[in-house]
Amino acid sequence: MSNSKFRKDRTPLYLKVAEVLRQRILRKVWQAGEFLPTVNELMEEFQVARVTVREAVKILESEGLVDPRRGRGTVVLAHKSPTRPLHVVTSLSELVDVYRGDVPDLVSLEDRVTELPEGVSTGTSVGEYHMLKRMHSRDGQRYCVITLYLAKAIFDKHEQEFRTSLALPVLFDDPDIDISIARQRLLVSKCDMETAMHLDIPLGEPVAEVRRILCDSNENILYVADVIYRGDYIQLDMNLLA
Amino acid sequence: MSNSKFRKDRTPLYLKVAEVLRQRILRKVWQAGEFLPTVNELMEEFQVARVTVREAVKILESEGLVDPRRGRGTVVLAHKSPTRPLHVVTSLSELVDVYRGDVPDLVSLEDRVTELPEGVSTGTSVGEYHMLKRMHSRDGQRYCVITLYLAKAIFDKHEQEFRTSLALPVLFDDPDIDISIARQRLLVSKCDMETAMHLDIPLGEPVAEVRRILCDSNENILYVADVIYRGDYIQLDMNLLA
DNA sequence: ACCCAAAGTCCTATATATAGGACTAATGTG
DNA sequence: CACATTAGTCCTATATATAGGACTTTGGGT
Repeated sequence: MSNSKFRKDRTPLYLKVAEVLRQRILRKVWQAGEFLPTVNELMEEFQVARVTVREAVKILESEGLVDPRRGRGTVVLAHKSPTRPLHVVTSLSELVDVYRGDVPDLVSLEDRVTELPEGVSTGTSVGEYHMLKRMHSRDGQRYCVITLYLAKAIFDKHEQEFRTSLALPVLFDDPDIDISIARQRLLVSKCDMETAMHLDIPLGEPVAEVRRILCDSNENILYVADVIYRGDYIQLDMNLLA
Repeated sequence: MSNSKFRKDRTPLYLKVAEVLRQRILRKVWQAGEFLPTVNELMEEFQVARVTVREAVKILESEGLVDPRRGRGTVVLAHKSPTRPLHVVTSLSELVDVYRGDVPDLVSLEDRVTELPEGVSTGTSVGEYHMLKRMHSRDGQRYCVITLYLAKAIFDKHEQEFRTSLALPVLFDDPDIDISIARQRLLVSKCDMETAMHLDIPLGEPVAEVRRILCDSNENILYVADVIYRGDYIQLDMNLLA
């Protein structure tokens, strides 16, 4: 393996060695109880100094992934397999069902009247929207930051519910609300500074940016949601023959 | 803005300042021709030293995003808006159409007979598969690494075509091939070392890992594709009412 | 007990990251 | 031209990253 690229950017080498080893551990290249290659072998593989390898191993140790044992080697510890508990679904009724079964903790970040954000490419603005920005978590794990824009008339009608629970089931259960257009877009990107702080993840970490737009039969925009999910918390399963 | 989190991990500060500023520029917080905050203002905002800010600006300059002018300030340059030219679609016929219209450059990385990889959770293995691993690029831009597993009998039937063009149209056009199950999963993750080198992107960069599985009516697995796309090259649009 | 393997420690050394501060050079504007 | 603003340069200083090498300590196995 040529390591010329490995050395090219300015991220410290020990952070990169740690990342490579972490991915291998999480992908089960080594089972719990097995030993990492020795420090000398890793020095050879990555073409780095002993201190660089040891610094990387120290990071993995602090994450509970390995236990270095003098005279023996560095043993891989059992760790929780990464699960991606949240399924991003691809139909509105499924989405509402998922949301019904989801009772995350909500922390309000912002709550005010505003206009739609730029770049909403489907439908027609009704002018004023109520914006709710919140962070969701489950079992103490923060997993997304969501910014909702609800047409003001709709928000006013169910104000209390929108404030205390997830928006989509509320919307879906209102018989006066007719949804004719429902689109969703997913982008893969790097976490921005503000969201990183809310989610307690590093700047630049992989996230999924999801935008959802719901319109009525006159193409009036009723609801826009901009959600930033931790990339490692979600998966997206699709039936290509549906 | 509290910067306690900003300082917390061991990535060099100037790399992080550069990332924050880069995102702002790409998200059009400043238009081309506008000025970044002064060095003093950035020092204040991020609570870092002058040299740290200047190092960050130097990186952005090397990327052609800014032009620092002594006595004036640092002007934001026009830059190509990020486009995400590749749409990951959610139906098989669309997928085949996209692939028909796509004539990327293919670089063969691996080409051999093997078994299916672990973790294929749909369908039944037919035993032997021909594995083709390739890198795709367009206009000199590498955008994905794909690992195909084709049932050996099918591969042998269209060996030449599979070697020189995209697999799905070939598969779809064979009247003897009956596809009854077609599933796709998308995960957001960090780029691994090997793929990073193929795609010429940094280790840990956001990527989309896509697995596609096609089975016949007996649930025999005909085709598995593991694709790793650069996160910034793709988007996924869904009609939630389809 | 002895031997071997492997992590841990220590040493010297250079390069890079970060800081605070002062001074210089370049660019507009009035 | 004078003045104000802003990036660029230089200085001193500390902290961190990286390197190569040698020696010590620890844990198993025989």
